[in-house]
Amino acid sequence: MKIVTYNVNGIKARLPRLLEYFAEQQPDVVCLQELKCSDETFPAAEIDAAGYHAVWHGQKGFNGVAVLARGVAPIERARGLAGEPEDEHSRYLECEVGDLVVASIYLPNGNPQPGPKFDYKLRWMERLAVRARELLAEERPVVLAGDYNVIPRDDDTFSVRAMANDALMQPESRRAYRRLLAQGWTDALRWRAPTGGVWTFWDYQAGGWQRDAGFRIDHLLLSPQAADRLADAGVDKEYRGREKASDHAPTWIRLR
DNA sequence: ATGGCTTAGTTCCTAAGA
Repeated sequence: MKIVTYNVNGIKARLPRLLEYFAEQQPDVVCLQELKCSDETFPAAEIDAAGYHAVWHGQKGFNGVAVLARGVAPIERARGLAGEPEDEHSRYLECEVGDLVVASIYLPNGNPQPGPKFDYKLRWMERLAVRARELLAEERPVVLAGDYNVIPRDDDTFSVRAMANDALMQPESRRAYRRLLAQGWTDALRWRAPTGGVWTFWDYQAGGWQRDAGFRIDHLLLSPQAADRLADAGVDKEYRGREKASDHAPTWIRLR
């Protein structure tokens, strides 16, 4: 089965591209980020007509995550992370899909850093780590898929120098990501390609796509029980080059 | 040192993204 994470950067603007992707790739499970729509305006009817059932956690203007499945309805387990009741950002949605637990994650960007947005990012990563540990304790196949807004290593960016002061690759961001992995999660793309540049994002600005100036920030983290079933992983890079593309490309795994 | 693009809402500018 193919499980995809895709930051669509506005589901309304991206809907034709998304439906095209469904028709061509027929993914089984899809985690979306940056819906940028309210719960009321999520295009459920169009997605349903394409054969997908969805659970979504929207927010007007920005953020927003969803879990979609082909021919089966995801069952919601949690929306939002514990630990900060005043946090109203729609960034976490956890569902049951068949025998899998799947979470769609939109981790805060954290720029500019230092500052309150960066502090929020680090707190959010701590809260995610708490939830991730609980999930591991269930000892079942779990996939934490999303836009983590973390460049984990120097070979995950086209230019260390260009990104040196960015929140995405500060030592604190990387340390929090490493701590998460150290709980026992497998970074599926790194498992498939242990070294070298694999990008999932290319900036709209300064000809990022044309120059192949990208970085790897969309990740699928697998519990040991899911990693046992990992068959392949990759990026559907071609979709970044199409008309009206998102600045992220669909990033995927195949599980046996 | 800054902006470059793109999306969406407060819409003919601003905020946010990364």
